[in-house]
Amino acid sequence: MAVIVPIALPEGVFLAHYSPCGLCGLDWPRAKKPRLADQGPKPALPRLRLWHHQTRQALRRVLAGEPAGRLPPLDVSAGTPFQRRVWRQLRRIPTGQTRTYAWIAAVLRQPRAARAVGNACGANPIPLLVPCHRVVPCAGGLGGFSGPLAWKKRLLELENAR
DNA sequence: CCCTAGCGGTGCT
DNA sequence: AGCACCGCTAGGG
Repeated sequence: MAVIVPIALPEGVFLAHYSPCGLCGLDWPRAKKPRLADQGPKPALPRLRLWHHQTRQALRRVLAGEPAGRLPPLDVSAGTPFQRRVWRQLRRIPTGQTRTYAWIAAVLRQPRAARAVGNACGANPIPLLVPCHRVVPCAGGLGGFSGPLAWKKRLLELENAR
């Protein structure tokens, strides 16, 4: 239930999904799982154009290793309460920094839920702009990724992440 | 390095 | 209600 708009960049064609409430999804180029085609209620055209402009600019900046800047409204209504709490914390991780799954869990006052945090990161429908790539295992290494793992590595290198 | 046990959210049945 | 699946972690070889 959204309208799907492509974003063509040198890295490939990303697909942005918009509901009447905002950006609700971002697909990687050549994403394996095609979401449902656009149907259902759509945002009015003027705001869609504004939102999409903001999405494209933010995406370009993140892909350059810079802070995303202004984002369109994000529609995370498809997420569970726990997932939304995790995603909110992801948005607080500055460019160039990382957090561990356990750190996120501790901030949420559920210190034993590190694994569940990993699940929630994997369910993030808006990668790059909701920076799930900045979450890593406390033992070191990259951890997992829902998109291509090479992207996680590349993004962290771009941001000179510690 | 490996293995194992414990963990909590989620989705399926 | 049960159960298997995980982007995890801590502890022990």
